[in-house]
Amino acid sequence: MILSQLVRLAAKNAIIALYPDIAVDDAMVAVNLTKPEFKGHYTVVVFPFVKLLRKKPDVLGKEWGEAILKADAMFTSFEVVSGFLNLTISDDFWTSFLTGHFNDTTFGRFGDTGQRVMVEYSSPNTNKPLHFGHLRNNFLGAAVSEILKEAGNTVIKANLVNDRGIHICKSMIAWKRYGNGATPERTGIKGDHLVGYYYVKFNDAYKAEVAALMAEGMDDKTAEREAPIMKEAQEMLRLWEMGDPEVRHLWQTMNGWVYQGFDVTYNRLGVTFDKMYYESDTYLLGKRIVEEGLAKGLLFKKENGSVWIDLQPDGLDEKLLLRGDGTSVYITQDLGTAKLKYEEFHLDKSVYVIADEQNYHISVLRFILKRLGEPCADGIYHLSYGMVELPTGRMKSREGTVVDADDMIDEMIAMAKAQTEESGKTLGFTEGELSRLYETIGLGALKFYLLRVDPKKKMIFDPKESIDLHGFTATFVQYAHARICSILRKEGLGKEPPAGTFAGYTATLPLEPLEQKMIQLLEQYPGILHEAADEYNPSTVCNYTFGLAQLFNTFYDAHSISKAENEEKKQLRLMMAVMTAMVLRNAFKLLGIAMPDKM
RNA sequence: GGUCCGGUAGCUCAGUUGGAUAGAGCAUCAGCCUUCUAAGCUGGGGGUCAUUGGUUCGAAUCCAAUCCGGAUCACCA
Repeated sequence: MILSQLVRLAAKNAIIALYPDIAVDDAMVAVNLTKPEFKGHYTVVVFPFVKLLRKKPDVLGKEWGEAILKADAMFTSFEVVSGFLNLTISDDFWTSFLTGHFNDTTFGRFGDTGQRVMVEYSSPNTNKPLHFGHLRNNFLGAAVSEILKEAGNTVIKANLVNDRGIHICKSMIAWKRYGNGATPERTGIKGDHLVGYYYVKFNDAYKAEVAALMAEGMDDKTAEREAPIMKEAQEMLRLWEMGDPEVRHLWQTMNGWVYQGFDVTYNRLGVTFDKMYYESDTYLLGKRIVEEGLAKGLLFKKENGSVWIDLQPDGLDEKLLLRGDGTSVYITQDLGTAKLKYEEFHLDKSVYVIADEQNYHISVLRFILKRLGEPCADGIYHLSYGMVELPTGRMKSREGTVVDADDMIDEMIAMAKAQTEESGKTLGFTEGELSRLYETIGLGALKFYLLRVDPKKKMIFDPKESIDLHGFTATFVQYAHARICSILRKEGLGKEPPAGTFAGYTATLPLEPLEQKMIQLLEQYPGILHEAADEYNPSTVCNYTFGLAQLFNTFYDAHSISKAENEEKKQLRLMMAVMTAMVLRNAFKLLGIAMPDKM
C-alpha cells in the first residue's frame, strides 16, 4: 500500500478508536502533504470533526495525534497548528522503503486488472502528411497506452486509417490533371508529402474555377457546386464505390505512397500499433447494424428513404444514419467499427483519442449504440484533447498553413545538435552516438512539449519561437539522468546494481532534510501513475518527472554523493541516485521518450 | 440561439475528494564552476485566480448569474 493510503488509514482507525460512536466516512478524513513551511510530512485536517464532536480544533488534534502515534511506530511526532494535525514519519520508514525498492524495476507497476482496453489513436487521412496537431494525438495515444499497460491492463493499440472518401479523390484528381506521372521515386519527394501537395493543388484549382464561374455571373453556391474539378472528384468517388478497376488502382497506388511516407514518420516517432483498421474495409459494416435497428423499430425512415434516430430523449437532435440513396455517412461506419473492435478483442474499454471538435460526434455515437442495445456502448471513452493552434488560429491543410510534422522533427534534432555543440559536450562520443543523442534530445523535447499540458486544454504553438531545451523540458530530466549515470559509472556501478550491492548498509544516522524529501518523492511515483491512468493524462507523469529531476538537482548541488561525509551516507545516496534514475527512466519510457546515459 | 469546453504572474502552464501565506518554467535582475556533467543551483521583483453574488470553520477548486475566447449543432469527414 502506498504511504498516503497508510496515513489515511491510520488516521481513520485512530479517530474511530477514540470515538467509536460517531460515523466516520472516508471523505471526512482529509490527508494532504504537509506544506514545506511546517514541520511534518503528512497533514490530517481536524476541522471536519470539530463540529461533530464539539471540541476545540487544537484539543481534538492533540488527542488524535497521540492516538495515531500510539498505534503505529511509523509516526515519530506530531504538531497541531491551527486545526491541522501534522504528522512526522520516522527515518526508519524512509530508509526501509529505499532499501526495499531502490532496485525494484517493477516499482510502480500494478497487478493485472484483467481489463482489456483498446486505444485508438493517430487515425490519419491518406490525403496529406502529418502535421503538428497529429503529433499531439500520436504522442498522447502512445503514452496513454503505455500508462494503461503499466496500470495492469491489456492494451491493444489501434489505428483506424481514413483511406477513402471525397478528400482522397481530390488528391487523385489533382494528380491526374497536374501530376505528369509524378511518383515519389521520380521526384524524390516523400510519398505523403507528394500526395498532400496535390490535395492543396486541388483546392487552388477549385478556388480558381469557382472564381471564374462567378465572374461569368454565377452565384457562389452554384459555382461551388458546378466547378468541373469538384464534379470530377465526386464522379471519381462514385466510381470508387462501384469498384471501378482503374480508379481503385490509382487509389491503391497513391495510398501506397502515403503509407510509405507514414511508415518513415511513425518510425522516427517510435509510434507503433498492434492493429490496423482501414475504413475501406469497415465502412459498410455499420449498415447492417442500422438495418437491424430499423427492423426492431428503434430507428425510423423518412419519405426519401433516409434512416434516422431520434436522440431528443437524450437531449440531442435527430441524427441521420443512412442517406436517402442508401449510402453510409461518417457515423455509420463508426457504429460498425465500434462493434467490430468489441467483438474481435472482447474489450472492456475502448478509448478514442480524438480532438475535442468531435465531442458531439462521439457522444452521439455512444447514445446510438446504447439505444441499439449494443454492449460495446458502455466501454467507450473519448480521450478528448484540445487542438494545437498557431498564433493566427487553426492550421488548415487545405490552405497549406500547417506546421509539418517531419519538418518539426528535423528542426528539433538540428536544435539539439546545435546546443550540444555549442556547450562543447561532444567529446568522447562517436559519430553514431552523437546522432543518436541528438535524436534522443530533439524528439524527447518535442514529445514532452506536447505531453506536458493537460490533454483537454488547447495549445498555441508559435513556430517563430523554438521549443526550449531548458527548464520544464525533457532535456532537463534527461540531464539529471545522465548526471546520475555519470556518478554510477565513476563508482564502478551499472544503472541497475544487483540486489546485494548495498547489503552492508545499516541506517544509524538521521536523514538530512533533502535526503528525506528525495525518498518521499520517490515513494509517490506509484500514486502518480495511478492518477495518470485514472485520468488518461500523461501530463501528470511529465510534471512528476520534472519535479523529481528538479529535486535531484538541488540535492546534487547541496550534497556530494561519491564524496559523502561517511560510508553510510554514501551508500544511502547511491541507492537514492539509482532509484531516481530508474524511476525517471521508467516514467520516460511510458511517455515514449528515450533516456541518455551521457549528454 | 442550444449544448459543451476553457479563462491562474508579461508569456507557457501546475494546483489532488474544498484546506494553512496560490506554485513552476520562460523572460528579467543579482549571485554560484580549482569540488560527482553550469543543458545546473541559490535568491529578488512580478497575482483583484475573468467579474459579481451564494454555500461554510475554510473557495482558484462547489453552485448561480454575467463577461470574454473556442468547439459543435450537415444527406461533410
